[in-house]
Amino acid sequence: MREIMEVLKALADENRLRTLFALKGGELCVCQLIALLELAPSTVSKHLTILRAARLVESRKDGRWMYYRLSKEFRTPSAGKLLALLFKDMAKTRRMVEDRNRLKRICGEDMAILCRRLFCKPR
Amino acid sequence: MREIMEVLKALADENRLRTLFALKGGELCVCQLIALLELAPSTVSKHLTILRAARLVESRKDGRWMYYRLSKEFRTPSAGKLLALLFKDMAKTRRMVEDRNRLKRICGEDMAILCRRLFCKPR
DNA sequence: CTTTCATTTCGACATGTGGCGAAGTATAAC
DNA sequence: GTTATACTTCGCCACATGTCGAAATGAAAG
Repeated sequence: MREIMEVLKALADENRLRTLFALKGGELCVCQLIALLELAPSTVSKHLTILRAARLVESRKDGRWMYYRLSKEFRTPSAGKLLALLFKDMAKTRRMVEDRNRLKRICGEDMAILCRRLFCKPR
Repeated sequence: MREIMEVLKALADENRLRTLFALKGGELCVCQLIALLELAPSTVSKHLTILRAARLVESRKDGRWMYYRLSKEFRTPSAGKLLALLFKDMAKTRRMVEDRNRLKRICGEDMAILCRRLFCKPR
């Protein structure tokens, strides 16, 4: 029950759902997620910690960059199917359509330049 | 997105999940849910309000008693399947096994007597 | 029509959660 | 090694949420 609740609580936040939906297309660097969500780096990091604790995402470090992706092995038997169902509902929403477009632009950018913009410009 | 989040937030509480799981077996009176959850009547009522707002449950009034049941028409396309998946995971947990046993005893009792016990005895 | 009873609403409180900026960490670049 | 970079952790704050008891509601019993 503990684990089921941990997954559900992780899913019960819009920005974390957006994150998962974005990762559906493949792994992303933290800075790309920061750009997508338009939240403070520390906030995004916290969300990712929660998602990882629930075993919904996994991470991989590559030099200075940290990449996150959807888990292969979900903690609860149904977590994967749960996500698939949610994604189907979400795909239709304005918000996710907009996110997908924004993400496409973000992924087109050079990551070093993206980071420069993110960390120099005040929010 | 609003509606998806409403459903997920409704699911992200253990006592509301227990409530839904209990209703899987058929409609229940509020007093039976109070006995099951061992929470204050006002607390249970609030949980039920949240579940109904998310369209996960429906209610029916019969005299002095109020009955709740799982919705037939869920608000989001996947809400029903989502619940089915969760129930499958939950069924294995200690907590739900215990709840099911307790509920069986509670449903065996006369409701008027059950209410007397609930509202006279201090919590 | 007053009282009783089952439930809901209200008001208050403690705890949880999401957000930020500042400080810390670990790696790369110089 | 020193500096810059890309996060993460920490400390704090505002607001949301779960809980309760008291008061309100509405139907039934007397």
